Amino acid sequence: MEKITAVKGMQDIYQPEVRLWQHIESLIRSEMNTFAYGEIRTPIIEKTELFVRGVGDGTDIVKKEMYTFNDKGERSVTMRPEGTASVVRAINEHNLLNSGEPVSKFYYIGPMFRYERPQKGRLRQFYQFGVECYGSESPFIDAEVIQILYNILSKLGLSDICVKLNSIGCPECRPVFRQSAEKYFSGIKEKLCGECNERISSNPLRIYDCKTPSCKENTEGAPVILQHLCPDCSGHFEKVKAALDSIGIPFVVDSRLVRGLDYYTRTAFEVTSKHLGAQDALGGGGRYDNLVSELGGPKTPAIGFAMGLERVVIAIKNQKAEPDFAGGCRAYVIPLSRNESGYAFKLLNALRKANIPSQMAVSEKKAGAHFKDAEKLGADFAVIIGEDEIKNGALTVKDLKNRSQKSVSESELTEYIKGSN
RNA sequence: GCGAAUGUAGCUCAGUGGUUAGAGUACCAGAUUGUGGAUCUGGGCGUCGCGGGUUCAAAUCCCGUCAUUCGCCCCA
Repeated sequence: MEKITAVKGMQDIYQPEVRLWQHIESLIRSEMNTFAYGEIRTPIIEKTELFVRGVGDGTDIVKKEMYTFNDKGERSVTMRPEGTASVVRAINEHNLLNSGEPVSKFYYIGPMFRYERPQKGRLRQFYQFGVECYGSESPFIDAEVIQILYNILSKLGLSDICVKLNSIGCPECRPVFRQSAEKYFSGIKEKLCGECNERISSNPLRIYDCKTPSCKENTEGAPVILQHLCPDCSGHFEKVKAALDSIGIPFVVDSRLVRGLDYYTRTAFEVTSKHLGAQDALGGGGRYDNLVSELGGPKTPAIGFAMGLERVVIAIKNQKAEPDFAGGCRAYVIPLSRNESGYAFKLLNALRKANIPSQMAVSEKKAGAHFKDAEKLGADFAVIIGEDEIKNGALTVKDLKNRSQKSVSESELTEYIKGSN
């Protein structure tokens, strides 16, 4: 029989790596608890229209990367390529912004889907942790959101990270800047790569982000958006920087940073790692003050980011920042023959009742082989039950780390194991 | 969507036209009949990714295909 394999670009996550994932997720949840954000869980499939309107029909995501299909009712649905659009849909649908909270704060962790060519750190099903904050344009909120991303990555042991910060203006000042950028790039178009030539009219801001060396060089004299912000945006940006400084979050201003999704306004940021390959962004986000209203809700300022979990995993591994995880099994119960297995099973039950992670040997082999198994499981103790133990009414408990052995009565067993290191 | 590399034992890989395809490691058994990190001995390794072609002969050469990887693009 031919083996059935996973769909291209989709991965299984299992032991031992899944422990690292659990560690990351629990750290995220505890951090979000500290910042008083609530989780939101939205469906993985949404109406296609949500992403076309929310993410923007000019983006690559919508143009060529979505998993879109018709369901049995001939409705066009799409597996979510990102999280923000769904959250905005949910808060509009359930009027969550009317809950009375001064600022509505959410986070999510879950799989996203984009039909792309897979490579390291880029899969077709990938996991994102995202933060969404609605109802305030305070620069302190911008700083708070960036701080969350920075804190989590730092606490995960990622030291070589870089926070890049920019402001891309608002509907007042960006079109003006866009015009002057367009004008400038038109003037030097023969020096730009083919793609950038197409971008001149379609999306001139992306030219700043082009990685072609010649484009980087030749656009050095291009107008800088930070110098063309309107007074409101400029003041806002200054306050964001000051707020970050005040809590000691390091960042660099990168005036070339442009985000790929259409909905961003003002603050844009990205965190990169030196420990990744070409896909070096661990997370990125920004402000989207017009998205809620564009999706039919009340005019509501908002900001958020998304972090790619597999990239975080890769970075942690490459940086050898993996914490030591305790073994999954604390006690291994070994009945030395079939005669003791029934008793051992009951003893196993008692250990588990006492919340001691434990397993028992279920195959018949020599005692030596059982101890090997115990070692492989990473168990701290072996509980041996043989003829002698039954006869004496006491169990033999061996500390597998220091190889010492002790006779312990059944009633003392759980306390003995709990009381040991 | 474009370019390139790789695909052989569970894992890491060697083998580039010639018997029955190898090593390390891991695994299993024994030396050790109730005691695990060492050592020794023995054991099974496989649709050589898949399909086709060239050849007396293909893991090896050619074509196709699938998968992975690295870039481009894009992004998390």
